[in-house]
Amino acid sequence: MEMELSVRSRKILEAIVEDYIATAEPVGSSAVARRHALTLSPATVRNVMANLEEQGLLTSPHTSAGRIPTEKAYRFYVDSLVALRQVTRDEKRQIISHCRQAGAGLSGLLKETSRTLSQLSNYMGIVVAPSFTADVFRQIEFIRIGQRKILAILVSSKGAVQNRLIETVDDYAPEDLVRMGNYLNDKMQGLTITQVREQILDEMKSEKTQYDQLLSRSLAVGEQAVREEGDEIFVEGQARILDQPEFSDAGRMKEIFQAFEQKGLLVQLLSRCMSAEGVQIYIGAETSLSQSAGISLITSRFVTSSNTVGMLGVIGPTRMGYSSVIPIVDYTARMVSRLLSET
Amino acid sequence: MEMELSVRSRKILEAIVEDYIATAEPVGSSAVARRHALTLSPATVRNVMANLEEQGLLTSPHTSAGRIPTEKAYRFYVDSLVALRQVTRDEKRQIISHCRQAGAGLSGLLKETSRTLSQLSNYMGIVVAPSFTADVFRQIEFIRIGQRKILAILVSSKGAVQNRLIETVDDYAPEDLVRMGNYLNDKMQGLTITQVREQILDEMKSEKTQYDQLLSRSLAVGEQAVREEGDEIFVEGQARILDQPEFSDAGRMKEIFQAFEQKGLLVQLLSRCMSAEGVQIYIGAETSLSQSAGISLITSRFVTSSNTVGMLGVIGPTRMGYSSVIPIVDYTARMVSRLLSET
DNA sequence: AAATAGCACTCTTCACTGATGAGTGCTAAT
DNA sequence: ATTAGCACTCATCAGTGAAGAGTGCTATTT
Repeated sequence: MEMELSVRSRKILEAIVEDYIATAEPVGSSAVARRHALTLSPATVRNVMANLEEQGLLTSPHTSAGRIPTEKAYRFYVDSLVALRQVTRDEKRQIISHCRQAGAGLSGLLKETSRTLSQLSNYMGIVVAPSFTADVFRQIEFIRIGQRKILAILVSSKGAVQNRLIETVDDYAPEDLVRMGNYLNDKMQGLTITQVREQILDEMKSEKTQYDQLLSRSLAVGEQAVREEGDEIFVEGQARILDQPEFSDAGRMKEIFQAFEQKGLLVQLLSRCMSAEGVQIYIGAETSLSQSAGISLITSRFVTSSNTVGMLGVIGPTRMGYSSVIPIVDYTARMVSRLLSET
Repeated sequence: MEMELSVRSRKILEAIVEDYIATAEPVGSSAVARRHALTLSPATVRNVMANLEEQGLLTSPHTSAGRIPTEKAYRFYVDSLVALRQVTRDEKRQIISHCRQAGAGLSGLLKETSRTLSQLSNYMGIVVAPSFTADVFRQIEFIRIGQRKILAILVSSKGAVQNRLIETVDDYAPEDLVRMGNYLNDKMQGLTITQVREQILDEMKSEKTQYDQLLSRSLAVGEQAVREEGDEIFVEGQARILDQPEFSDAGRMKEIFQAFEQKGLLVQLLSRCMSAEGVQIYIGAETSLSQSAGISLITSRFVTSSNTVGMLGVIGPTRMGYSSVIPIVDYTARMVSRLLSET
């Protein structure tokens, strides 16, 4: 995208975007002229604004209103204009103290993190847990719950726990289950959970397995226990979206909430960004969320010592305080990464 | 509450409540007269309505509008007027099939149930998991996650799993942890989790424990693992609240969502109702939720084979379809109870 | 040639108006 | 006891006109 803008145009665009972010109201030429000691008359600003509109960076809701940045403008703004704020000492303190106070293992930490993100940004905080399957296998345990019902508990080396109810064809005695567990625990030590799964599938095919009943059963049940499953996701602060004036309309609000209710959508959205490092920003249509609604997403990934990655970030209106939210997301991702690596 | 109402008054009140539930608009005298072949003139109805208003059962938003039922009227309606609908075959089918398809143990079932409730009622579904602590202890497992960090996994006989991260003073070797686990598993077989906790606390005080280091350590760690914790709660269909015309105002909507965001409030509300059997109904202020907002709650409790109880129900506007929601909640609670008892 | 002042023009917002109609409460007639 | 009739109240709606914000164009200044 070629953007041949004079320094002056850029300054004016920046002023408009920031004004609009601050006030949520169309920005007029005189407001821009007054601001930022530009020493330009409203008339001049008007000319420039007309240009910017031609380039698709601004629109006006109607003739006699000011102008509003388009998504393209936000994109340009975050790419080349925004002056990122420093994370304040107080914000750092909050992030850290929240991390520390979280109990209940990995889930607790992530939930608390998403709450922190929401509080600091005043938008919606979101965290996708690192995919379990890339974690190193630590232990598996089978417990008989009822007739032909087994509870499988799978623990990763990071302390993430997953439990799954398995219905089996035969009924197993508790002793069988212990032996099955021991077998798998011995055999799979040190592998990642994905590898465990692969190995199990491999062995199930192998010939000698066919004749060892205990073995083949262990594998069959184990396979079910390590089967891939949807990622865990933590969303906090949905109500804050309602603070935004652009969503005060009931219709749009509903649209947004319905979109968020299937968390599946969010997961999908976020996992697309897993590969890239650093803070990523999706503006409006780029999120491919909820067709029309002007929603933006700022995320960064975090890593664990076992090299699994998760995503965290903030969802808000396109008209979002990018200059402060971006650093917050960045810093939080770093802190979480550090915490999860120090094991 | 003395309610000396003539048959005719009751019929008219019923008509008004049902009309208002259906339309969400103030009901006028002629609308009532037309309805239900009452063969009464609007004028007569007006007289009756004036009476009902004096008794605090109706109000009018302004002189020239129809009348609206008060909370007192809803109360009276559900207590003595409402004609409960049968649960339709189709609804039953939905409830049952949802229950069956749920995977992932207890949590899965309850989550699915809350979704079903929301779908069938078109309001918000809510389920509070049976308190873990009244369940029978089945097994405990300690796993070393890092330096002085232990993951405790606690399984109840119903297959509910709770895991907790414990930070200890000393560092334990894996073998120690296994032995500690075995000790507790032996000792506490057959007790409920509450009893386990009591027993641990007891033993910690006893003299001979003081001299057995392994023992005292097992107890100390075990105690942390079985410590009481907040109940699990499942809420689904929040977006449906937005369908209700009375919440189309952005302010009220926000109020409600904020109230719901601290799930703690909901849990507190629901656990108050645990003791009573059958369907319970809380109307408006009776919910003590969110000061002003006209919200009602219909719940019933369900029981498991181990006699622990949970709550499930529906939250909606006071202007709720009581006649159909009450039977749905009732039926769902019975079904869930049955499913959880057949182990 | 770039910047600006001036001005006509557009379009929203707001307050006010009067007409409409739904619904009531009272009184008098059935 | 019921109801018809009627005056009255009040929200809602469409229309009006003034105010104000902001624009685009043009002529002027620098």
